[in-house]
Amino acid sequence: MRIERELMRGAGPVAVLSLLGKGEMYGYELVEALDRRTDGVLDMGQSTLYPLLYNLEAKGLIESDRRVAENGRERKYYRLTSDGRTRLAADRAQWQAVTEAMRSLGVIAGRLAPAWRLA
Amino acid sequence: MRIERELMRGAGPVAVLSLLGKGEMYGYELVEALDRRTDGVLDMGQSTLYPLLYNLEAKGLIESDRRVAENGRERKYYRLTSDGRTRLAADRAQWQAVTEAMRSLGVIAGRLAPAWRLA
DNA sequence: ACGGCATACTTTGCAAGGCAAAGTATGCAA
DNA sequence: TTGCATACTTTGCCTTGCAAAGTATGCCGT
Repeated sequence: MRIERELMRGAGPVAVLSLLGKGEMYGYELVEALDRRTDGVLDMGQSTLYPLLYNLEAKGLIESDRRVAENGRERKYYRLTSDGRTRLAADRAQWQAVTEAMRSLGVIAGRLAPAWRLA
Repeated sequence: MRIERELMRGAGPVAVLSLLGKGEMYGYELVEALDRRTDGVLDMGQSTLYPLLYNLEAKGLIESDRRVAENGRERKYYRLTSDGRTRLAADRAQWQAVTEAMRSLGVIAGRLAPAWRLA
């Protein structure tokens, strides 16, 4: 199930930052990883992902490095900056909070996470 | 913790539909209820909520009814339409999906919801 | 050699919607 | 009558998703 536009706005950036938090990746790779690892939920096209990357880079949250990969092709590898890690942590807290909010409104299922899980 | 703009886009409409799913409410009441019931996470101002309501009504998901309340003031009460209930169910599924996606990316904490909880 | 396909990145233009700010109207209490 | 809480409305800016179209290149089959 692919999510709609407005939900992608909140989910896209943090999803990208989260993947980059585990190591550098290039754009095309991110498009596929997001789709595959979320069962198609975050299936954003190239025209959504690339501008998103340019935006994150302009904000100084990620940085890039163009180089030729093992397969002979040029790729632009992205990785988190220090600000990016800070932002990722903040975004995670936001998502934790909004998830709790959605649960308390009955939008999503599941019991409330105990307070000790949220430290 | 108040969530940021882009996250509100995905959370606002479904939160309102969800509250209205339990009975009619008026705008001012919704502003306070959203803030209070989510610990300030969905603290949207009037200038966010009212246009949101007009939008949902224009789409036929809610309908309104202006009348004088017990306190002597005029209020505009909103309730879900049939289309609104359908949409609420769809939005819940979207949120369930995006929550799973965020969990699988490690953005939010908690164990995966067992399949039998998602029926 | 060359056509087709997958890989990889870029740009344009439109549509949607959050929200600060400012405004309108009214009931009630000091 | 002044002030505050209640209740709703509107304007304008800004950000961003994304369809569509385009560019460039390596590899494989014939």
